[in-house]
Amino acid sequence: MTSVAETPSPKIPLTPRRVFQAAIALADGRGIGALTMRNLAAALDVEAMSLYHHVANKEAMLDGVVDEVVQEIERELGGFDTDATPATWQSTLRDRILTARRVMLRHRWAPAVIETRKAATPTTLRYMDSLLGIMFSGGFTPDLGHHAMHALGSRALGFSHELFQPDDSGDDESTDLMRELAPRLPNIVTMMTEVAHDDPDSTIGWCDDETEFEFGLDLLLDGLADRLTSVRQT
Amino acid sequence: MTSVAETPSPKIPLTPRRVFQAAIALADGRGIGALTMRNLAAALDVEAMSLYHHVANKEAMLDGVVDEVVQEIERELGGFDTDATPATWQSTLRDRILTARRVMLRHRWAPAVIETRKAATPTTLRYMDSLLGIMFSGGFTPDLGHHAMHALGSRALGFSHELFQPDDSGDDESTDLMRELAPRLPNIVTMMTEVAHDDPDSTIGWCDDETEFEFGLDLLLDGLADRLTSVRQT
DNA sequence: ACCTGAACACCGTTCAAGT
DNA sequence: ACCTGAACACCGTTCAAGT
Repeated sequence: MTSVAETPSPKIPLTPRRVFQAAIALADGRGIGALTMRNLAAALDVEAMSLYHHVANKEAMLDGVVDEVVQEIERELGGFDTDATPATWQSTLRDRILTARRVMLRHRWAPAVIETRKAATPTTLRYMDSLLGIMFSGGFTPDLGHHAMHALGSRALGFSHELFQPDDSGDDESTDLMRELAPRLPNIVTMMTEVAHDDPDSTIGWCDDETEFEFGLDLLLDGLADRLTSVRQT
Repeated sequence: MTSVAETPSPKIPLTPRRVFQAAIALADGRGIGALTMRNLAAALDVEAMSLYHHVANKEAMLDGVVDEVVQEIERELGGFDTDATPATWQSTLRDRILTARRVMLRHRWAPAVIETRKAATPTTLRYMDSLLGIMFSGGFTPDLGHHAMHALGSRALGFSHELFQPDDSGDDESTDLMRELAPRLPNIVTMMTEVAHDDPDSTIGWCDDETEFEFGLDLLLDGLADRLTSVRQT
């Protein structure tokens, strides 16, 4: 009975990090809706109430989960240090944000969770500090860097909230509703027909997320480069 | 007993719109957390289950609430029609979005609710159609209009998600945490000290939301104007 | 057609008790 | 110190019954 062949899980002591990582695995696998304290405990082979010895409550658990995801960005980048120069700040910033986006695409529930957080987590703050550092090495004033962080908003972490949700269901009533509304939406209809025509692979309601994200990001980065020139000439 | 002096509410029949408007009043007054089906029913002097005769479920109720808020934008604008021209598209778009923002400031819970919606509501679609119309009258191609709508994202409705939440509590542990993290956040510290210095009214963590929103909006609109010129020259 | 009461299947969380 | 079982105060929602 003292055999080595037991399930190893009950032996490993619970820690906050193990809780966060199990939560990420649970959300990845079964969706954010399945991330309840009870399900999370079950995934860790433990009773729900045991979790409260390691995290204060569900909100604190979600904060930890977000921090863990941003740590994944940090690992992907090989750390937050850079050697950006006045010549390379824009591409460095761009690459960094697109890397963050790649991590978010692995955890598609993460943006929604981040949007519900009240304060930035420690690693998120260090990530933001690194973005500011890149801007400063590009010659940004503190004031312009401040504006830039606000202007980027959640895009700095690799996502942005779309009003236009690409209705990938495509089926049933949503299409019916759209057809009913279409007569009052002449410009959207024009846009969709033209965009669909330009890109034969596209379906109604379908958009290339990557292209759109990069378009918006470059709009902001080019704009910041322009403001930077104005500041320098003053 | 057939006196006229009774509470009038029970006489008025319940309708979807009355439900939505009561929900908005509830969220305005007691916060979005208090917007439960039970509380909403109580506010309408009715049992919780009566609501289900007028809205399919809570999600449908929230969709209705969002649509009602966007209708408030429409009223504020005196309708969605415009007479924008190639010369005025940018300022027309800007004014329209800042009007939307003013409505959002009256219902500060609304952005968070909108972020949880799966599809745009009918009035939101008509609002977006009107923005596209302004762009087209400014000479946008359907393709550029499409990119522009994605690039604006939720900013089109007057809000954007900030990573930097201005920690207006100012008190207790959050300040302690910040002080502990500060040594690893040299650029944020530099930024905050400088920005605080420039603006004597500012406190650590405080930002002028209006200024920041307009900065980001103008960055995008100027960028779009630039792309528009490129498209024309092709 | 519209409203109701009781009940169901969940939540997050507290508490007193175990080891 | 860490984990547990039972319970509490909520949720959204179903159902059968009322008028």
